[in-house]
Amino acid sequence: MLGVMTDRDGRLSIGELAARSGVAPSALRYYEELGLIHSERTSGNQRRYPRTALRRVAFVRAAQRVGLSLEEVRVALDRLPADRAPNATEWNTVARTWQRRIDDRIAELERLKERLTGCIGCGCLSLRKCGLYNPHDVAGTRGSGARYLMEETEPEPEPVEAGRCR
Amino acid sequence: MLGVMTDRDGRLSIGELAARSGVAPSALRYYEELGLIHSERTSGNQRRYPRTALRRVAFVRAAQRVGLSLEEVRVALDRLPADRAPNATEWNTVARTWQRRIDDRIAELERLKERLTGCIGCGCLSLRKCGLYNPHDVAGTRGSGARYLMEETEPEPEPVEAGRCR
DNA sequence: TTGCAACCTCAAGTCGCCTTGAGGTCAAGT
DNA sequence: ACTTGACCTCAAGGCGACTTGAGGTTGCAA
Repeated sequence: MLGVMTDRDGRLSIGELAARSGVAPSALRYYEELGLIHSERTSGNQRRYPRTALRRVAFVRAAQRVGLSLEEVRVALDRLPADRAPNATEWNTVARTWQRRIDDRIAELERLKERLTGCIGCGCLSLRKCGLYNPHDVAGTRGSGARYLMEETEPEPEPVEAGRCR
Repeated sequence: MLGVMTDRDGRLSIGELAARSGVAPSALRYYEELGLIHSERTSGNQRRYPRTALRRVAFVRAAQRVGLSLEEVRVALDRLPADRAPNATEWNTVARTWQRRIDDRIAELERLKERLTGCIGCGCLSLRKCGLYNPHDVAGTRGSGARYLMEETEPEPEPVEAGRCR
C-alpha cells in the first residue's frame, strides 16, 4: 500500500506533488530548475514542496494551454512569494494580468472564427473579401510574424466560377 | 528590381509564395515534406505552387494559432484536392470541423477564466471551491494528461486565515 | 555570355519542453 | 539487517517545428 508521503506540516514530496498535480516528477524538477516552483530539502536531500506549489503547478499548466511559454509564466509567478501562500492582493495582481491574456486569446479566436464563417457558404468568391487571406492580427504573432497575405493588385486573372473558393 | 516570379498560368515560385504568405521558404519546403502543400517542378527542378497553396498556407498558420499540430492540419487538409481549388462542399467540410475546434478552444478558455475569476476576490478561501484546483477538462488534454488535482479528503489540516488564498 | 540572385538537396543545428538512463542514496517495512 | 521503492544528480536523448550552411544548379537580364 502506498503510504501518504505528506509531512505532518503539509509539505509534499516530489512524488506526492506529481500525483496530485498530474505532472511527472521529471517535469517538476525541470520547473524548479526554471524557478517556477521552489522546494526545501530534507536532511537526506529530498525535495519537500510547500502546499502552494500545487497552486503554482496548476497555474503553469493552465497558462501553457493559453499559449504562454514557461518563461512568461515565470515572470508572472515571480510576483508571488516563493514559500508563503499569496495573499489576496498578490494573487489578484497575477490573476488579473492572466485574465487579460485569456481575453486577448479569446478575441483572437473569435476573429479567426468570424473569418472562417465568412468563407463558409463561400463568401470568399472574391479573394479580396476572404478573411483567411486578410488577417488583421499581425500584432499578436511572435517570431517570424505573419505578413499580410494578399494586398496585391487584382490577384484574379482567371474567371471566377460560381460555387468555388479559390 | 525584383521581377514578379508568378507564371502566366498563375503558379508561384517558392520565393513568391514565401513573400505572399509571410512564411519562410525553408518552412514551406518543410510543409511540403509533411504533405501540407504540394508543388510541381519546372524542367529545371524548381518548385511551382498552384494558387491554392496560398490558401493552404494561410490555413496552416491560422490552425497553428488555434493549437493544432502540423500533423493534425495535414489530416484536415487531406480532405482537399492537392492541385485544384476546393469547391464549396470540400471547403465547408474542412472549415466546419475547424470551427468546432475553435469553439472548443474558446469554451476551454472561458472555463479557465471563470475559475480564475472565482479566485479573484479570493473566492477560493476554501480549497474545495477553488476552480484552479478542480479543473474538469481532463478530456481535452493530450499526452501525459492532467489528473484531478484535488479530490482527496480534507486537504486542509491547518486553519484557514481569512483573506488568504492557499 | 556572363553574372548573380534565386533556387536545389541534404545534413546538421536550434529552441522549448521535457523524458530516459546510469549510477548512487534514503527511508520504511519485515 | 535487508530489501525495495522513492528519491538524488547529471548527461544525453527526443520531438515538433523549423533554420542554417555547404556545395551545387537554374534562369533572367544586361
